[in-house]
Amino acid sequence: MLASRLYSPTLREIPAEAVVISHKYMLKAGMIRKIVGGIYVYLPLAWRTLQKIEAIIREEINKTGAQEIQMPIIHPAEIWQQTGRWAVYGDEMFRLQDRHGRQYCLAPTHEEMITTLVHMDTSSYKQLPVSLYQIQNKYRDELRPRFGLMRGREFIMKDGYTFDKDWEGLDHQYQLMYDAYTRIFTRCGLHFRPVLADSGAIGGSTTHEFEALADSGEADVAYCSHCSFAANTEAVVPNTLPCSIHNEKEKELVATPGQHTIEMVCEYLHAPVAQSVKAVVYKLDDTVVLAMVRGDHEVNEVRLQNLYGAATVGMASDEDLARCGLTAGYISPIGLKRTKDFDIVVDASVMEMQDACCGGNQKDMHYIHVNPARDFGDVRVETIRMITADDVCPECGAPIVIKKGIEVGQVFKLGTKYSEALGCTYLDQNGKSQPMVMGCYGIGVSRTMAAAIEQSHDDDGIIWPAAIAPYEAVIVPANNKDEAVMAAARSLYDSFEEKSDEVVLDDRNERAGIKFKDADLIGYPVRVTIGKKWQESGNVEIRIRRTGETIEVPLGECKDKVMEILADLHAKNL
RNA sequence: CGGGGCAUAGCGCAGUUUGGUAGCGCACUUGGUUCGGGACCAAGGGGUCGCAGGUUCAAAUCCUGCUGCUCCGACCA
Repeated sequence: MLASRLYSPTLREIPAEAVVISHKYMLKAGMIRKIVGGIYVYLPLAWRTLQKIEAIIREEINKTGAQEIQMPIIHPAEIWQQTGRWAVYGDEMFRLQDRHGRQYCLAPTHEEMITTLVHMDTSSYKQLPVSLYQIQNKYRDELRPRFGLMRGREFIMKDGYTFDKDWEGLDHQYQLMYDAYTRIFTRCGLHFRPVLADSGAIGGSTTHEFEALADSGEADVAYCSHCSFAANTEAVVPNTLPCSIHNEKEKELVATPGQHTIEMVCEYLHAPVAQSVKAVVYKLDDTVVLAMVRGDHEVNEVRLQNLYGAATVGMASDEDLARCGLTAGYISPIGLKRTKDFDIVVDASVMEMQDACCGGNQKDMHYIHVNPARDFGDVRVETIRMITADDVCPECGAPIVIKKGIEVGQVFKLGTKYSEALGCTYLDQNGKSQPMVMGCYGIGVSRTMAAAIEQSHDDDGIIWPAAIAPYEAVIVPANNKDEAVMAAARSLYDSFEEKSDEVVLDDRNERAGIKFKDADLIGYPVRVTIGKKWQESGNVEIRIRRTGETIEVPLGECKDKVMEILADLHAKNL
């Protein structure tokens, strides 16, 4: 490719709207342009990278036995109504009508469509498993599109679905996909962790998210400093917080006038926050739920929602509190009774505590010397808190580290939720009708590109992993007016034959400085400069973008050296 | 949905307080000099000042109402 023909309008100044680095550099390097909020054009450089990511995905997913298809983006409302998600998806779904007034949506995901499809042509256990996937645009009318490609309203996704006759089959497919995803993100040069996640309101059981670790991520990832354990902080893990305190005193009601926040109470009682129990009152559909966690912990609302199978989660109103006899600021389970529309759920770590303080269930009073296991009475005990940096690894006991992650993929055991709703059944060996057991597997392709930039850049621009760089090398003649330099650059460019589609010749009639700046910004892994050094010594300069290392070689050896460097970068997934 | 901010040339911005011929830098075009880390000189092209009303002799500027964008938060396979 000749740089003079490359449609990548680079900018000197970054549009003010961009805040994260991937967005800034993709705009500046002429990779993307915004049309409206959350909707972008992919220009040639971005499109090449996306196609490289897709090629890696296809190669690895095909190895699992899955086959690629292409489903419609416009879906009829009926199939979404059958699963109830026409209503559940709400404003996040782009909806439209045809000229007859029939309702459609732009697909945010394809469970309904694929299940309808497989139902058409699959009826026997002999045909299972079925594993299909596609790569296409998805549409979600996000409340707040932001961060460029990281959260758009139109984005590229690879979505795959498996159908098995039983859970054992699903477990096998799931593992195949998990392994394939691990290979895909490794090959894309990402630093990532597969993390245990909460299955969310969608139903199903096991799920892992693939999180690219980056400060600009929106998810909190907790992972072990020693072993491979990693989880979304919303995931449910066994309680590992030990209690070193032993208390034999009976609980005692003490006056705490005006002390209605955890911090105030602990200060007043000279107790550490971790020795207090915090009450948070939620309204889950029609049930008021009193959630108790340690004073320094946070309630995991996703977990709470799943525990109660609730469609909505909100804080309880003042009326709700009054009706259930709760005094805001002084709440504890002591003396309260669970009813059909009022429940008490206590985090497992709270039940381990001894000599704690908690609300007195009357204004200006708190209990001290409380042993929840002894004093709380009839309560539901569950893990309902977020994982914290104080936790230790549930598998090896080493300290937990919490970092931000960008969710680039997710694998999910769906079960029979969609197959049952849409009648996607098969006949088993006994001629009995059974719902198929489904799994779904997604990769945010455009987000993966953005994540790669978030993880790999410097002040000058993008540092692409070689496997997904738009082009792998650029040849820069330092002076276009010098015919000998230009001829040498052209002959080097022509020598790349089998790699010719991966090399750019910067033949633009620009000064060397501009070419260097653009090369760093666009992030070609390797740059070759032919200029005065070559004229003086016959050597050209090879520079490796990632390390800044420069090597001088005779022009005749340059191509082989570049190929060697690229092969090395590819081999190391750099 | 709550709370801020913004809307003037492709990009970045000034001008709005105090109404009076629409500006600057970059980018773009032409000519010349320069040529290994975003050069310089000269001459150019490009804007119904987000939209719709209103006030006024006169509105980018004042008033009203919209719309869009954006940031923080809430939300989120």
